Amino acid sequence: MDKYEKVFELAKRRGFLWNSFELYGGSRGFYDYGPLGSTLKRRIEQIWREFYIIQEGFMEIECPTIGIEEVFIASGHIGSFSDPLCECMNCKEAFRADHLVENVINVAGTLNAEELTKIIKEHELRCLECGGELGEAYEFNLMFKTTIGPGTGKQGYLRPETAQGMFVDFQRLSRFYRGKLPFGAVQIGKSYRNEIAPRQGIIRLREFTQAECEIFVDPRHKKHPNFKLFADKELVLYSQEAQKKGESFRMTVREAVKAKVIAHEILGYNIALTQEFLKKVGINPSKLRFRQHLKDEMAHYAIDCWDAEIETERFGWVEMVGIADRTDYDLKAHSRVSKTDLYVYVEYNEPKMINRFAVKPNMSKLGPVFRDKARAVADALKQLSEEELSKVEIKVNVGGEELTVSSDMVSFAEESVKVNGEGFIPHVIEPSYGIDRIFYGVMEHAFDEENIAKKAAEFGIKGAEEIGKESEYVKDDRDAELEEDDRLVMHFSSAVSPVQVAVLPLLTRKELLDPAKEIVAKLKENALLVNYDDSGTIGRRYRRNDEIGTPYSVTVDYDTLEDGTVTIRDRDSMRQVRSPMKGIENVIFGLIYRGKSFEYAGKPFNF
RNA sequence: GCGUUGAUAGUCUAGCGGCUAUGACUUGGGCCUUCCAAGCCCAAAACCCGGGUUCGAAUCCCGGUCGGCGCACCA
Repeated sequence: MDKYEKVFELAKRRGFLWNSFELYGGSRGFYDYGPLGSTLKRRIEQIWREFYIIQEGFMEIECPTIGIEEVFIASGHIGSFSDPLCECMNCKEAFRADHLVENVINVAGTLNAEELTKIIKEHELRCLECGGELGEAYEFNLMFKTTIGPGTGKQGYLRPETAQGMFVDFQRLSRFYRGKLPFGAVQIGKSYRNEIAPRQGIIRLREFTQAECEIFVDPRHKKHPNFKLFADKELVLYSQEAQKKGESFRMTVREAVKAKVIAHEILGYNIALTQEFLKKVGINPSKLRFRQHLKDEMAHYAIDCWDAEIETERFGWVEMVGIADRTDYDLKAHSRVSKTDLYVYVEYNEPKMINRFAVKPNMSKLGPVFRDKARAVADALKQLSEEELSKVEIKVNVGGEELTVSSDMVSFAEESVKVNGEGFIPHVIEPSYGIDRIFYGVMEHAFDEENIAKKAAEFGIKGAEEIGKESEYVKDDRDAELEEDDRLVMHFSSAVSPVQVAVLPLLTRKELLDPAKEIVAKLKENALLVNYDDSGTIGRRYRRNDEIGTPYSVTVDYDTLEDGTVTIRDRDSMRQVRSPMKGIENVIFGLIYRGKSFEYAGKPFNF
């Protein structure tokens, strides 16, 4: 069993992840988050909100997961989110049809399926594998189609990313933020892609959760006011240059921006922010790097793009987050399709006087003469030069027809006007997180198998020699079997662990159950996620809680009845302290949220 | 989508044409005055789906579904 299998086995068994529709045999590319998985995922998302909404100040919006056709025409998903495929009629191998005709014609990428089929037939192209005859080319679009409303309805698509919602709402957002750059919005939600062959469990899903942030910035200076907050943070960078050598390097954000490794401060700031987030939710920093997109991999409109990648045992380096400078591409695209200007007006420090040539058609004279063409004539006049307008009979071309306008129908002059500012199409910086992948990364990086005796000795736990005594067994690396003295443990950060504290009466006796239940109630009042467990022996219950990553366990025993203290056990070290039952909820709260040290939570009990 | 390989309780697993399906762990109930899968008693729980061959199929054959791997795909 490799680590992926072990993590998945535990995830399934303990209620983190289940295959969807299992009762009916399942369906690829879909997973259910079980009770603990759902909680863990929500806590990861909640930390994301703390970073982007509370700290960065980019408010959350919620748009429909179904989009209408226009949105995806503008975004380019209808045109380019599909690939023309072409299958061999003999061996059934599928090829990219545009790649097949590339050698024959050099604009292959712009052709549609019909045209591609024609070219394949004309040039008698054959299957690259077996030389068989090729079938017709067809478009395979990765978007799920649906129909809005009854009957033929309106064509709709499940969104392939949440980003478009923020672009489509740009004007509203701009007004909400009173037109002042930079501003941004975020969305956490489901997106859908009809993948041809989803693989790798939760890494590539057909329905997945994204957390995306669109930051609209001034295109002229990409400085970040809080840059110094992260400037000295060190990043592991795998730049385009580094990828040629196959070796990443360490550099501070400041140096990277200065050396132009990272395009500018805003991008640098956001890369560092991503690193802080991933560390916070429990990604191992030594298995994290930022890889720059290669020139041919980057979207043509992007200035610079970095992926946060984490190292996993089975899949190697996997992309978790993409952080891109998308320039004004998206807003321009929506502007074009919607025929609406999407810009932000930026006021100058001082108004500028600008000389310009102004043409003023006299509509009250043009109207009666040109009737319904008057508007077009006026527009045409505005395009003319001073010289042309100076003639007695002015010629304009309207819809291919040459018309004559007499000079009294239009006036023109050089004039000086005061300009207070101008409109800019903001550039967009987009950090885009794949929450499901991060979820898996957190699971894998938290997962560990430990030998209890060794662990106990390491932390100086009393009686440690007893624990390991019975098995003379020496574990070697080749032996992957879990032995009696081993435990599975999820080292979740207490910021994300789906259960924060377990309450365990040592024995199932009423006199111990009552105080235990009292403690449960007090912990719940403090909004802590509590797991009460009185089933089986104490050791078994510790194991169960280790497996779901519960950071602390409170145990009630007969001393509790004598002196009013309980034990608190720390998951990672297995150390225990005794602490008064009164106020225990504050002690636990302090351990989890205030970074209080475990050693000071009470009197050492077993170390 | 092609090829390849697999599928037995919650998990791991035995099975190779005679099954009333093996074992372990787990799980649930109870006992237990003391802390790291301890012990005792009791209980629950499985042959992926559909066809075929056969007196008889978990087992053989075909198709499907799901998982792994390779190729292709992955804005």
